[in-house]
Amino acid sequence: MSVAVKQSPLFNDRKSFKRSRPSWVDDGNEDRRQKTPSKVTGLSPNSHLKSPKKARKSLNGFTGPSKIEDSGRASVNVSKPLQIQEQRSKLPIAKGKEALIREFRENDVTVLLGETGSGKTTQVPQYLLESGLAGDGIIAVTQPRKVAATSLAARVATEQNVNLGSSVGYSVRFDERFSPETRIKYMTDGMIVRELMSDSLLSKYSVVIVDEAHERSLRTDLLIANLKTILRQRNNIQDVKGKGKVKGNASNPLKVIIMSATLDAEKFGLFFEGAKILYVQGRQHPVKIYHSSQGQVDYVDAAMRTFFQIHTDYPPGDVLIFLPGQEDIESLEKTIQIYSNQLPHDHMLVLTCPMYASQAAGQNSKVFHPTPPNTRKCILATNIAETSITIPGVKYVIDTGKCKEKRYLARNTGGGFDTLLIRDITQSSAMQRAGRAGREGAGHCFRLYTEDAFKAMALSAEPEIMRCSLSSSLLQLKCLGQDLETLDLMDQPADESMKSSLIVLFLLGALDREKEITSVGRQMAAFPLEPVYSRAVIASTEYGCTQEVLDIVSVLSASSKLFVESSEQRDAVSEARQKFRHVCGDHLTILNVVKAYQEIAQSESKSGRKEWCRRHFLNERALLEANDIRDQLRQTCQRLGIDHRVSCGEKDDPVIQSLGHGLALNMALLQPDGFYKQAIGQSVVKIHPSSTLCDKKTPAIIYDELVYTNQIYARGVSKIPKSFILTFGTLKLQS
DNA sequence: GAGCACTGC
Repeated sequence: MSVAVKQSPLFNDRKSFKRSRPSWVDDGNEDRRQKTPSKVTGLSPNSHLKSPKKARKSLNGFTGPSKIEDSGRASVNVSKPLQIQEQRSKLPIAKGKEALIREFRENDVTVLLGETGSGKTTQVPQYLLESGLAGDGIIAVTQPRKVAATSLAARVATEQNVNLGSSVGYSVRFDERFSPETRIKYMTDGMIVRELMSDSLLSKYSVVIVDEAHERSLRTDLLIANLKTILRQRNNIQDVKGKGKVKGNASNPLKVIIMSATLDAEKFGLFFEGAKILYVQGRQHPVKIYHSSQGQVDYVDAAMRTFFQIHTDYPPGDVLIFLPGQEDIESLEKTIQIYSNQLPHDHMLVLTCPMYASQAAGQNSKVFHPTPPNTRKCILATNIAETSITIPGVKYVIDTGKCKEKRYLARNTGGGFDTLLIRDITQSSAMQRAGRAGREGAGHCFRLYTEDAFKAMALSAEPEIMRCSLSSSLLQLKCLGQDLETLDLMDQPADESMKSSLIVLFLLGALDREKEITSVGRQMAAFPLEPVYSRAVIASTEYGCTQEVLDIVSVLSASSKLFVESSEQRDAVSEARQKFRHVCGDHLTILNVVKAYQEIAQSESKSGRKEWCRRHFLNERALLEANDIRDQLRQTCQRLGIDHRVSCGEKDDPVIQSLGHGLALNMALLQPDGFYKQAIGQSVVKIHPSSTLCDKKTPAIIYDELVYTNQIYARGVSKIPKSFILTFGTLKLQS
């Protein structure tokens, strides 16, 4: 979207600005919760939640999950254990400690609703440990994100006055600190789902606490489904006619605590039939919420006008604007800069800070520096500022009510690709955004949508399991002898989506005609990779290029992008890229980068490597992460008896052939009009402009993924011989 | 000519 810069600057005429700015309705929705813990009732009496209304009332305003802050107060001086214990006892949850322990003792499953700052994530595991409720087992606390798991563990170790890794530890990918004496273990949900594959009853855990359950990540959902089954088995629960559930004696019972911060906690309660629902109040400063009196057609323009309204009419304090993506952020940053330069000279200055994930690391850190005197910081952020990063000093939030969402369109519905489109946020997301204004003191949140629009929003986001490709999870489940169709999930994915993943796994050779897992499938599941890439690794053993394929797939599965983008130095970037460019396309270009980096790493110091990356516009974080992934993949190879050192030297064909086995469904042929048509499937696609093969008119290609934004783009593209498509054409006939 | 956010023994 482009924002037309208005010819007549708004600020030459204050009146016209006033007229043009959105008008606000004060909904009287100021959050009146106390911020002092003294008045907080830690736990509501007789705390069975009778209706969702009650929760809604208490939760009115903003709350939300917040990982690191929940643990909280990391900035507080933690050097003296006595002070720590005092802080612990002052947390809102502390008042309800005894009641909580009683409830945990009496119930197998508890759903604990807690607001930001209640301290539930750090305190509940300690209560369980200190009260002896965990027996001899380990208390697992799962988190959707790695940073949350590690920083929470560090905080709790400090509170327990023990070394991290002793009685309190953590386990996330590539990083773990725990020992045989570890009793409280913070871990990512992906990690515990992986553990299911070797211990399907999770028998070493006596309590599993699922934190941030409302986020409904794919792995959280799979974990919750498995926990329900495990509970029946370990707690010896049986259905007896007329009596309902009857508990027998159990030698190693399990307790499950679901922690959530949303409005729809009842769903968890219903899923775990008869689970007790408890509510803990949080600690958050009041945030006054304003809704616009009418809908805003152009949210970027409305955000701009609202920012200047705050800037001219409200006391100092930084402004955080939530926008859906980089494009809007860049355009709004430009207009704000243009207009702020036209402000009267005695007016406060404006410092704009764009923030989004793909931005170079140094650029993002600008927002954490203290705001200079006589300046108002204006942070323009994507959803990254909603959960992942907390920015200090924010007093005003402008919420456009929009975000981008990735959604998988099943292959058999004419899709087989992801869409990345702008859509309305949810109520819980809106509250989370508003809450960002009240972290350090009272704040204001300006919503660029009406109160009716807010009420019309979905309560919370659709679970990820409904929106993403399921092939990876289905393969994992098949290893456990389970199936998506029979697993008791909170929300069942669409039939098309499950069928689509079955087809993909069948065509990759991971499942047979009876939908049973094959030996290749088992090998694939052992790799922490997307099925398409684990298939390529296995194929590489036939073509003698395992080393090269591992180099490539580790970069492809790293979370950060390899190539740094910089719109200002476009020419320098493309010149630096040229050095690594390979005629076959993006996969071998990546291999060139990896090889070059390895060579540099031999001779250069740490700072030398860093400088080399900077000079070539490469993201070293991606390369370092890829190194970790490659080490892990090599270990997996060793376990499976695959020699990871086998190399094809300078030859290109074996690498492309191996990748082709994994990307067999991702092939396309050039059409006369310059577009590509899928070899298997109906979609007409275009090569993404970031690809080295863009505009190269390559007759036949394989690609890593398709993403629909303005049109369907193929990303991560390599040239293949046309004959290759014929080989896989026969595959198509078989199906 | 274009890039929401996470994550994996």
